[in-house]
Amino acid sequence: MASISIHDVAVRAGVSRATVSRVLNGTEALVAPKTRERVLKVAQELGYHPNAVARGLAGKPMNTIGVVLAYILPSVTSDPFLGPVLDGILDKNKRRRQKTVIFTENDWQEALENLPTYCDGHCDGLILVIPRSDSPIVHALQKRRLPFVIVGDYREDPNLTVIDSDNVSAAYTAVQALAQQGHRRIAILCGNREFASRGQRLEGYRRALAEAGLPYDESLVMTGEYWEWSGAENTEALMRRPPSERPTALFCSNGRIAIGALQALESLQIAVPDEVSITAIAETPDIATLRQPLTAVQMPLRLIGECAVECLLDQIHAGVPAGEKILLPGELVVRGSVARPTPA
Amino acid sequence: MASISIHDVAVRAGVSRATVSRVLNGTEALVAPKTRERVLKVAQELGYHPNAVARGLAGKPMNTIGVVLAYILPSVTSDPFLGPVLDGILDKNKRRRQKTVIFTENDWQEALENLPTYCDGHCDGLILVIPRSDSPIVHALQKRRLPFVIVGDYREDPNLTVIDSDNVSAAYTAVQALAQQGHRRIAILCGNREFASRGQRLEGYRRALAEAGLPYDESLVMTGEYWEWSGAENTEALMRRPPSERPTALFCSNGRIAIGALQALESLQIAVPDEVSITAIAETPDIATLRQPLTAVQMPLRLIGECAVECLLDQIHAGVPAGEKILLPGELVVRGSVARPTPA
DNA sequence: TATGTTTATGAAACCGGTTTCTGAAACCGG
DNA sequence: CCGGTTTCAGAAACCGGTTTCATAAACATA
Repeated sequence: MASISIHDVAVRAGVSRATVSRVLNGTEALVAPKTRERVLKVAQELGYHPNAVARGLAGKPMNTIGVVLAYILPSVTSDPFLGPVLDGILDKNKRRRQKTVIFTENDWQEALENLPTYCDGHCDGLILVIPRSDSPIVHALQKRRLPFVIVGDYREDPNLTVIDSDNVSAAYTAVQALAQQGHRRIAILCGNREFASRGQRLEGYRRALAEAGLPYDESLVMTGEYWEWSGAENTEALMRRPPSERPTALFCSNGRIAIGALQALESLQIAVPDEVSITAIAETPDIATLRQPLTAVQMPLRLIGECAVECLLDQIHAGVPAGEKILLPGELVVRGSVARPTPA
Repeated sequence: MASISIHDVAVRAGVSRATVSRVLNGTEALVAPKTRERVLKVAQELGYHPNAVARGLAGKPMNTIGVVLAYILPSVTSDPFLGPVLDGILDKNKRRRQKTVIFTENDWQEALENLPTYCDGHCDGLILVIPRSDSPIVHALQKRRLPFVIVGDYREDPNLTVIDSDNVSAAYTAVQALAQQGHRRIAILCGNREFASRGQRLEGYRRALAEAGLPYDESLVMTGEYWEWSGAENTEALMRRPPSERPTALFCSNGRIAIGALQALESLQIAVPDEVSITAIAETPDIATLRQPLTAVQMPLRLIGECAVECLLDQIHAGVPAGEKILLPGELVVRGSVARPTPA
């Protein structure tokens, strides 16, 4: 069954294509009521539905939001960051009746090469999910007329719309929770240096220390990766130190590191929170189901996706200029992995 | 920067649009080599990239695969079925250099209403992810010329391409693992009646019993839902029975039910596998990280997504007719939740 | 009634490609 | 040197819409 075009409707209603188009686009003033009625009736009868691609070609919005994901992960959906963000995007698009087109690339270099494809008219705007800072894709996109927003860190350019989680305040809150209980030797387990989030979380850590009047001790800053093994490794290294050099509390800069840290402490038979207190930044809520309850700052990743869609639609339809910066704060969820330090 | 069209290239190269089109589509025979060179050079210089939407309108493939998801879940990505399937689709599309457009709907009724949108030329074919059997959407789609495949159960119609996990054989394998250890009273914890998978898993259960020469005892068939609470509830109900009516082994028809069952057994202080053996069908690999190791049949959900894309591309480009049925078998992973029953 | 102004609608151009049709030039053999 | 093929490339139609422009009809005003 070939689908019916605007031409079929026009013929059947005895009017021109232009008139049908006018009626269906609600340019009411220009069409006589009775013509209008007739066209609508015929369109209804024929089950006419305008072709979005043709419409797009003629300059109308496609009602489609593009998402660029560059990853080599075997799984997008179970990635603790991408998964929830994508969820937020899908859900918001569903509510706003937008289609979601996903451009999957192996890396941002490839994304840059495929940039013309994104501007092909497929979508009305783009969400770049954590583009690497060293990829020229952002600046290449700025030269085009396609609206876009960035999820992740890109704060330097005032003309970019950026949505990110507020890593500084999240780290601050998590460390503050430890300091307020009287901990004076608080270690931080950082992630990979190549992510901007590492620096931000470290900054929040320093701020909380400073505010609590605690010294910044480089020996308590452990760098590794955002994975369980790294958390475990660094925790062991810390705990094998002589008592005076050992921290009484750990701040884990993501959920995976925290899980690794807990495992290490368990195998070292160090009790949480009696002997060591722990807080963390948690991306996904699955932290809540751990055997050892973990006090953590829960990051609103879904919300990031939702905000990205909203901001983008504002740019597309309301003509809001790019440049907005949204940092979403996390929320401290107290679950009992923090106690006062044992007097030495 | 307005993007350059085929017209710009044509003018600059001193040829007609038709010629440019021919050169870029590799219809080589019809273009003189030197013209060809010149056009290619100009296209290169201008950074020309054909507009996919215009191309689509003119009848060329869009290189885009559509995915219809109807759900009311708060999260697609963390759904134990949708998540991995979507992963497989995204990954395969990445490899095949296809875009992925996702149509999100609240339910299949809504999907039916939006069906014309799917046929809008946005995509070359459609993957319906577990459409409900009672929605007319499948038959409505058959009347269109848009190729599509179904993920999930729809075996009745020989003209449909269907990709699903082989629930019957998976259940069979999981129950067989129990029967082979000598269990004679094996309970099944089923999911929701509205899913076809329930019936299939029940059938596999019956086959395994029959093959082992065990009677089918309705009192050992527990129906509930595919959620932890249901698994816990049914397990408790079973274990509170007098010893002679109690099963010595449980077959949990999905991962969530299994988790619930394990929790219930733990709180009842019933040891696994010493007092009760358990096997399950597991959608996601996270079963592997449970405190209590669980012998389970792991279902290849990612693969389902990948197969769906392959089948669809076969239909679109190779003209393979619809009708293929692919049932992907699971794989038994032995982790130690099965032991011989204790002699009564 | 003649003139000016709306109002309603169609014709045609356009968006950016593809493809069919057509004809000119080059090439072939006799 | 001529008629018949081939090769190459442009003109034009088409895909399915939107939008500008032009015009006929209806209406208002003098």
